[in-house]
Parts: sequence; structure tokens; C-alpha cells
Amino acid sequence: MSGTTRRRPTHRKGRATLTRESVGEAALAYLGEHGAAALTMRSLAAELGVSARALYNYVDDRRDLVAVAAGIFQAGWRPPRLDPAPGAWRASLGAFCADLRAHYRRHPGMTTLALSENVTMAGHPVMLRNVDALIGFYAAVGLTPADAYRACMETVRLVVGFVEFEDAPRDRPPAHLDPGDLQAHPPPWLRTDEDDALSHLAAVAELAPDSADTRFAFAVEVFTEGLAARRRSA
Amino acid sequence: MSGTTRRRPTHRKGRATLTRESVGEAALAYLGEHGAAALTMRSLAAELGVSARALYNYVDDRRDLVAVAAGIFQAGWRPPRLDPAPGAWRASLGAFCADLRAHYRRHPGMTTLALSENVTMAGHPVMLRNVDALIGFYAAVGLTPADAYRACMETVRLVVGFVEFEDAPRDRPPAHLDPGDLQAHPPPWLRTDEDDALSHLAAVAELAPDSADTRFAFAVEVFTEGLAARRRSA
DNA sequence: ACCTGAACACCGTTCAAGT
DNA sequence: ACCTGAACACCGTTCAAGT
Repeated sequence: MSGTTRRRPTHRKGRATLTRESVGEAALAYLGEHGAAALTMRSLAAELGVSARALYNYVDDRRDLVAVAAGIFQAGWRPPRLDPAPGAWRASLGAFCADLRAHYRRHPGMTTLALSENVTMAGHPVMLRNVDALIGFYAAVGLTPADAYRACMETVRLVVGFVEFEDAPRDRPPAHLDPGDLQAHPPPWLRTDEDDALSHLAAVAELAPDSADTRFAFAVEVFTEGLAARRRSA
Repeated sequence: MSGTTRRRPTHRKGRATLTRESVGEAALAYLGEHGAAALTMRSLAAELGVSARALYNYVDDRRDLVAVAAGIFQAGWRPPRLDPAPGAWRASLGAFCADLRAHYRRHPGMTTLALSENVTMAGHPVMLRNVDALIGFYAAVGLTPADAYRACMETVRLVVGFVEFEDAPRDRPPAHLDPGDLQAHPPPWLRTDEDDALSHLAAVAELAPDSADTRFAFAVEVFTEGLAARRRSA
């Protein structure tokens, strides 16, 4: 036996040795590059220059692979600082939400994949720190501890839901959809010819179209003002 | 040729003849019974006593099948009446959201399936009427037309997002998760031992646990008050 | 017109065998 | 310890042939 600790080899057959983390990182990168549907055990193995069976030495199954990728995804977010001062907290919260939205948009399909594979999108220590900071922010703003926790969960849900339902279809347009329809306002599935029966809908069609950013800002502002009202009435 | 119009046969080989609608209804029922993962072309065909190939005479592909099922799902909702009167609109909106939530919970996995298959969850005439009524409600409450439209979209997103992220995992617990963890508060992935560093999170753990209904009510109330504030400031 | 059964090109996962 | 290649039981989808 040598006196020095035996080091795991960092390379094998001219290829970097795999680890649970490196496999997860590769999955996350592959996801961002080729989309969720293209991420299979076989395709990822091929990308890594290895047989599909080899991946099972590092992850339990496909679900576990997605879970590892989701953890790495979350750890990659550094949130902007939150300022609970009376004149600053609204703008601060808005910037926080916008930044979180941008992070999720960088990896379209990550959330859908996690949902369909029943992976809970959380658990990384870095994310715990972010959640803790957000709860603290809400408490400092004037919410009760219980409401601060609820507001924290609702914040994440608002942002993730918006990305999932609004941004994802536009950022990675499905092949079967006319790209023009995605920009249309109102969306094509809301168009109708029975103007008499659906008068409000017809009126909306006359308005100048909203951008996704405008709709996101609306959602965040309404949420923010709702919290402000809740704080006053407490 | 007979003088009477030829009627399509309603049965074939002792089995009801298939139609695009009946196949979609069967898919929706199968989804509610066995979950989204179990719904395959082959399993649905077997349920209908037919070969997998036969389904392709009525739907283009799996995506189309999900789209038909989604349409039938939406058509099956009769929303409660909305009352925009000053003293009634908040409670009215709350009941509307609670009813919509209950409808989505009746078919867990429908939304996730639609998302992963890139199916836009809308388009049925009945749903158009509901959307129109909701926009009219918000306009009557005092929102501008543009805001009424945004609020309508945000309402649906709030409810569907809540069902997707909160209710679905509990209503159809994934096999790999400890059922007890789903009731836990805070959720297991938020638990930590580094109490010193994550003080706010630790404080939350001391609180009485929230029910999903409580969290949903919080989300709807915050949204409602946010809209009320937006109306006043307009 | 509508069906069946076989087939194709894929999956995730496992087994037996290599080094 | 970690890999490969073949195999198994599935998918969605299509083809050729039946009635």
C-alpha cells in the first residue's frame, strides 16, 4: 500500500470518467440543446461516448437522471439581492421574479420534464438558501411568518407557471404550430366569429397586442399589490 | 338507392362504432382511471376492444388524441355564475376559482400530459363562452379591457398551476414518495439541519401546517386584492 | 370503409460476459 | 469497478392485406 491516498482516475480510455454529477450536467446541457423529448438514456450515452448501460452505474433510472439534472439546474441560479425597505421592496421583488423567470427560460422543458417524471424541483442546498432569503424578505416587509412562507411558495409557482404555460411554447415552438399564431393576440384558439354572443372577447381582439413581458409584469404587479394589501389588513 | 338518407351503422361486430369523439372520451376516462403514464395507443385500443391501428382512423396521432381528450375535458365544465356587484365579486371569484380547481383535479395528469405533448388546452366553444364571461366579469368589476383580459388569463394560470404543482402530486402520489412526506410541513425537501444559517426556514417549521385548501385560498385572496388595488389605481 | 396482424424503428432496463 | 453487446418487454406508427 502506498502512503498517499489513492486517487480515483480522472480519465479512462481517453474519456473523462463519469460521475453522478457529470452525467447530470450532461443531461442538463443536452436538454437545453435538443429539447426534453430528445433526452433519452441512449442519446445521452451516445453524447458521452458510452453505452446506455453505463449510465446506470451513476443514476438509478431515467427519473433519477432528471432529478440530478434538476438539482444542478437549481444550484445554477444566483438571485439578485432583496431589499425590504418601504420604498424599495416592490421593485426588488419585481427584479427577483424577472431574474428567476430568465433562469427557467434558459432551460426550456426542464419543468415539464420534472412534472411528467414526478420529480420534485427542489432540495439543493443553494435553493434552500434562496428560499430562506425570500421568506425573510416577506417577513421583513410585514407579512406574518405563515403568510411569508405561503407567499414564497406562491412566488415560485407564479414564475414557474408563467414560464411553463406562456414562455415555453414560444421559446421552443412546437413544429405543428404556425409561428405567427404564437405572436397573435388574442391567441388563435380564442378567435371566434360569433361576435354577438361573445362580445367581451371580440372587444379584446381590438386591443393592441400584449407582449409576454407585459403580461408577466401584470402578473407580478397584481401579486405584489395583493401582498401589500394582505400586510395592511393583518 | 333508397329514398331515406343512409344512416351510419351505430354498431359493428357487437361493439359500438368508434368516432373521433368517442375515442377522445375513452381516452379521458382511461386517463382518470389509470393515470397519464398508462394511456398509450395500445392500452386504449385494448380497452376499446380494437387493434391499435384502428385508432388512427379517428385521430392523427397520439398528440391529436390528447388534444381531443383535452377538448372534451374543457367542455365538461359548467362554471358557477359570476356576480360583479361591489359586495359580491370577491366571494364570487373565489367560488369560481374553487370550482375550476375541482374540475381539473377530477382528471389529474390531463394538464401535464397536454404540456408534454404541446397541446394547447383550449379551443372548445364552451370554453370560449366561459372565458368571455370571465373577461366580462372583470370589466364589470372595474378593470380596463386590457387588464380584464390579462386577469382572465392569469386566473386560469393560477388555478391550473396550483393543481399541477400542489394538488396533482398529492392526489396521485408517485410510487417512490413516502405518502407521509406529502402531508408534511414544510415539505421534506425544505427541511434542514443548518438552523443557524437558515433561520427563517427553521421558524416556518415551527408553525402549524397549512392544508392545500388554505394555500389555495391564500393564493386566490392575494390575487383578488391585487386586482382590487389595480382597479383603484387605474 | 374499416379492420387486423406483422413489421419498423425506437424506448427503458436488465442480463451475462468481458477487462 | 466499470464497461459492452445482446436481449426483453414495451412504445408510436406504418404497411400490406383482408372483409
